[in-house]
Amino acid sequence: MRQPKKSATIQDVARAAGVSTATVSRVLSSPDLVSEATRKTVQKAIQGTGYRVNQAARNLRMKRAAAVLVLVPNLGKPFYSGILAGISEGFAGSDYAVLITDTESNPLQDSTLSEYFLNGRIDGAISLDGGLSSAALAQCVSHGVGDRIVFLCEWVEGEDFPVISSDNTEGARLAIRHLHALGHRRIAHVTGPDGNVLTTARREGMVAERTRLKLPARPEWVIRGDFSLESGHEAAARILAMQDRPTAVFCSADMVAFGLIAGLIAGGLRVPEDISVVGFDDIEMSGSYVPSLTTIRQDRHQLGRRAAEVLLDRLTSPQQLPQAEAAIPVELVVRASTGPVSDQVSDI
Amino acid sequence: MRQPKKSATIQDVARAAGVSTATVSRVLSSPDLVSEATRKTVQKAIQGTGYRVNQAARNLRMKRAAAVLVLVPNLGKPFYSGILAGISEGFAGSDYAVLITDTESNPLQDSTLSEYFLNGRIDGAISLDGGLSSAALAQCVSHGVGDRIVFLCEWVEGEDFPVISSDNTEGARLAIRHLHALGHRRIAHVTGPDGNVLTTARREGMVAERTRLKLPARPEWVIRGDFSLESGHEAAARILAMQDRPTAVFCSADMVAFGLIAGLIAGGLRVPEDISVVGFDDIEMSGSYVPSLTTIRQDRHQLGRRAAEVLLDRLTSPQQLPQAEAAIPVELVVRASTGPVSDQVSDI
DNA sequence: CGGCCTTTTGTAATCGATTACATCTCGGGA
DNA sequence: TCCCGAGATGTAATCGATTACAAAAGGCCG
Repeated sequence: MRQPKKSATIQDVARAAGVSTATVSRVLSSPDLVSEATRKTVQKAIQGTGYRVNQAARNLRMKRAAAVLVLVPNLGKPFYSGILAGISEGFAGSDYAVLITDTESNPLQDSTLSEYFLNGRIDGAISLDGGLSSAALAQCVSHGVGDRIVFLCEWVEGEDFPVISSDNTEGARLAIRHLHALGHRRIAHVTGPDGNVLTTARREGMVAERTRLKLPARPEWVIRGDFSLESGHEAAARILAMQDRPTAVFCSADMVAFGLIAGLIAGGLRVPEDISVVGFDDIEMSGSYVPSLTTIRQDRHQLGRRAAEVLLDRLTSPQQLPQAEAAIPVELVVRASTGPVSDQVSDI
Repeated sequence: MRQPKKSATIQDVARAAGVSTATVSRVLSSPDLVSEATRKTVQKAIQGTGYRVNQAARNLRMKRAAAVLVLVPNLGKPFYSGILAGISEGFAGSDYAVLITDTESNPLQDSTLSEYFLNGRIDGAISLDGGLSSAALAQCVSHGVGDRIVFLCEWVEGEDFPVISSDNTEGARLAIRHLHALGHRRIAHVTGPDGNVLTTARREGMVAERTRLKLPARPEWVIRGDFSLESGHEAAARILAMQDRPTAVFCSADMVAFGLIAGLIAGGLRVPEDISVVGFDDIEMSGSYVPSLTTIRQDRHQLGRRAAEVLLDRLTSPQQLPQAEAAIPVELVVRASTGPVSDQVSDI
């Protein structure tokens, strides 16, 4: 117990149990091939020697890495926490290790992702980053690992990898419908950054529902944001400066809503009395913000889990049918940042 | 290019270059042992065959994992993002892969950490979690991997692993000194959770400076928090209920400060006119919060980098002296949430 | 009782690198 | 001229598992 004895190998176990290494290996991976009696003996020997399987040896022989890589655009965004939790839960039963890399602080070169595959460091990847270059993806495909990549939340337009994502369009619709039900007709929208697939999806849902409900639209009510707190704050300044203010704002992310609310309050408006705000995501903070935020909940845990499952499927049964992935449902969470349109404002 | 050809091995390269595998291996790992001429030839052959070293084989032979594990208490806390970025930057030059696991969503069993080591999945670990069980650590030590664990930000009381952390005590002092300079004498403190090492360190600095400056102390001005937004919000309620309010509050974390400010504003107080608030951490959001937050900046990037370097050192030169780690300096960042004590309040 | 099938186990090749040791070459000093 | 050492390269063992194949043991049937 004192000195760190060299860790036991399968040979040691075999010797201790008086069987061959093959038998030990079988006890480990396909116990039903071994008779009850020997299995017991071997298991005892494993206990006795404190044997632990050496992953490197196993990986070499089995030509796998027993690891997957998760590409996260920015680990600091609280939005990703639940997702990552879901992912690791999804892989919990398996023997895959989960590598996480932040693509913002650690930008992937075009070849990096395929290097990971080629060096045998990973068997598959989940990308939360829709900004991967097509070149990088093409390289993976050409090396035959294209079917071990799945996208989560975001995706790359024009590529057809499996995508697990929320029903973004429906989420936007729910938000507008909720505001409409509260009597709002003049609704502004703080979007995501140009070119982002989520920006598009949410914008589409927003426009579709607005049209359906015959709500007025004005160019100035579309404010470009970038999912950040700052952009919400800037949006507040824009809105405060309008003579003809909207009575409600739909933000494409909760962080944006926080910045917006803080800015509006600093500008002398009350939320929701003077102006209602809806977010998107339902991150942890949203429930405890003041005022607590009405928002569209994405089931982040479920998203992560599902992505893990899909990748796991593809890793275990290679020639899978490209199953059509249904969008994960979203849900409207009504809290304190939205309220009925106030009389004086709606009468303007 | 069409069918994914089996990836080339070192054998293929050797054949293509007309040398032995030993020579190829040498070109890869110790190029100076090989003559200029052959080196060129081999490099050409590597290019030609598209050879990639197989990590599993290398790991098996070299008895290493080429990976480290980072234990994060809660990946969702924005505080950790910069730290993780620093860590991965610190490992960027090396060939170590960085595994990240969330100890909250994925609780480590007592044996899990040592399992990682014993299975040869990791060569070292960085723990941001001061809540690791002594049992888990003892197991690692008894298996001889105790010297490949470093703590970052938090640590476990009574264990002596290397610790990289900010100068928490000094940070607290700076905060109090700043408030004192603005004329505040009645200063409350929202602490972290009981038993947390950071709670203690910051509390100590706070008390030390308060004593030095001969500021009054009251039991009710110490409010127990837990580094969360909610706890800040609860603290606001407590403060609002006091007849004898402090004029400033020092929060042990920025998130707490956000919750506190929101609560105070909702309760009708103005920040900083009626009450000043100082945070701790300087997370991204702090600069853009409204009001922007005066806080103690921890150099998160530097913290991560340093931890990576220390671990890397220990991994490369096994018998290192246990170098005394200096605390990483902190810095007071003055923004809009603190201001001079107002006349009417200070005159009460 | 011999042949055949099933169940259980063992033998040894294999995965793809690294590296200790052996070998060879060549130049310089005695 | 011969020997020695330095430098360059090759040979083959090794890391620790998995698994194809072979072999042995036992059961069953005609």
